[in-house]
Amino acid sequence: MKSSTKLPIDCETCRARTDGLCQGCAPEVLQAVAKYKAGDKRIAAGHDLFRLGESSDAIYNLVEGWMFLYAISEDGRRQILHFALPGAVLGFHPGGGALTTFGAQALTDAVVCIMPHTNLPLMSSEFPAVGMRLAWLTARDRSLAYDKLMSIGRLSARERVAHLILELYVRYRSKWPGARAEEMHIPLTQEHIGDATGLTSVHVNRVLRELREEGVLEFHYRRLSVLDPDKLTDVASVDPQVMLSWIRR
Amino acid sequence: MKSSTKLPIDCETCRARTDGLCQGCAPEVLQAVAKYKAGDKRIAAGHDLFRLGESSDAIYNLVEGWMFLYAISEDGRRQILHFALPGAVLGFHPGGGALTTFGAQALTDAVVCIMPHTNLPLMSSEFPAVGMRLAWLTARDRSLAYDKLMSIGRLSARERVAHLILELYVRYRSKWPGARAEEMHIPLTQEHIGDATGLTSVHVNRVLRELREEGVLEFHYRRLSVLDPDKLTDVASVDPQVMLSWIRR
DNA sequence: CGTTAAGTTGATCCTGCTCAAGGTCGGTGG
DNA sequence: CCACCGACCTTGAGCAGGATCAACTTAACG
Repeated sequence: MKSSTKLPIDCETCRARTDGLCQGCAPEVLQAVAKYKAGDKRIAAGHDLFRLGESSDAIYNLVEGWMFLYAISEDGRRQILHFALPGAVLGFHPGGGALTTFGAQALTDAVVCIMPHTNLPLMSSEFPAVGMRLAWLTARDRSLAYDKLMSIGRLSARERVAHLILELYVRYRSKWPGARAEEMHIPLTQEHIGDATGLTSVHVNRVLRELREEGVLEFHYRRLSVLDPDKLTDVASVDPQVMLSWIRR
Repeated sequence: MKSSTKLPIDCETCRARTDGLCQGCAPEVLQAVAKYKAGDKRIAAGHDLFRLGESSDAIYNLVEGWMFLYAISEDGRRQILHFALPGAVLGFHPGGGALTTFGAQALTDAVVCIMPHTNLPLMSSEFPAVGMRLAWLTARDRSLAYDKLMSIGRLSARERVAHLILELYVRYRSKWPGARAEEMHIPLTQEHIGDATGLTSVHVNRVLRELREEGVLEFHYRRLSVLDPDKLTDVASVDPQVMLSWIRR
């Protein structure tokens, strides 16, 4: 993914952009990250940053690219838990270096900045703002997860798909305000959408056709155009209040 | 709910028990809570601590009783997002005093300890450990939410119900190790279980009958007996790794 | 002992799954 | 430039898991 030139903020310490540990908070946090980071890492599209059951020895700040978190059931069915955009913090698990309970995979080629777990206590005692920043970011992830629970548990297939696309649309536009909505590049297949909404890719396809025929959106080979955002919001039956919480800084 | 006399730890500063801000961390956090708390509040069973769309002016530490977090869709269907046991921190939202995107209701008569939002910045700068503790607690909530996403999105009704009951069973026993499993009091109706698993209460009833006939468990008028924990684990198809993460300190 | 909330069961319906057969796009190598 | 291939998208037919609707039973509580 090409990075936009219209980013509101570009943090040089770890090149993380909006929303990350490096932004939206005291300069203290910038210093902390700069001091305690341990280099960058590249992940090719389709590869895992970490897998279920691995021991986590670091947390990561997503600098470039898209990733997603997922869980796999015993019989091999995948549930996508979260789509991570640049700035996201990944791999912060309860229990320090305990085993992970889900995996993280790159949707596009991606770059993360590495922060060893062992540095966290040092870091947060030297820079107290780090703890609250991390709490805040985690709370927003939790909100998004709660929102998805509501969607998957209680909405129809049509609403769920609209809900997910609206979420991505809103988060994407909040991150790259300069980007043209009509040419939005969302590096997902219909199978990803199915795995994120608890549907099969076949049924996702039917729902997308409906929405296309109604003039709401077009989604074709990883290119999304939202033609009628207002109608999409209606279909998704999302509270505007909730929508705002997706992009709160 | 009667409080057990066999609690491993009973924090006197705000009477919060295992898992809360007051436990499992530096004495610093205890001091912080003691200094910045602003009294207790009682909530009667069935009443809300806060509702969707209200502005949140405080976070709460659940001291006594059971609560649950829930969202309501436009057409009035409810999704239960999380069951909170004593020690839980409630109402910590991204965006400081922003409007809440879900509600919190008491399942039993409950007591919370109030921590005004305005005190948080002070508190975390005076007691740096508070931030990391909050981040940690929030991360565990997020893990539970991810786990439920997997369950609701990809498992059958039978598995989902087993999954939820297993979660409650494990968390309950970890909190009150002295309690007899056979007489476990879970203050839920079948409708609560349905709302938490994305099913109707009618279908929950059928699943529970199946599980009863198979000798796995009995659930009748808010009294749960897990007769065969191992079989329940099988039915729920839960990774043991994931199960451990529910009760990590 | 009466009232009410919650649990139980059956009949029927419908949303979304499964299985299966093409069709389309985009990249690769000759 | 074009033929080929693999990943992805598209569509149809039939099926099934869980929803819905409705009637009735049981437990809890004042």
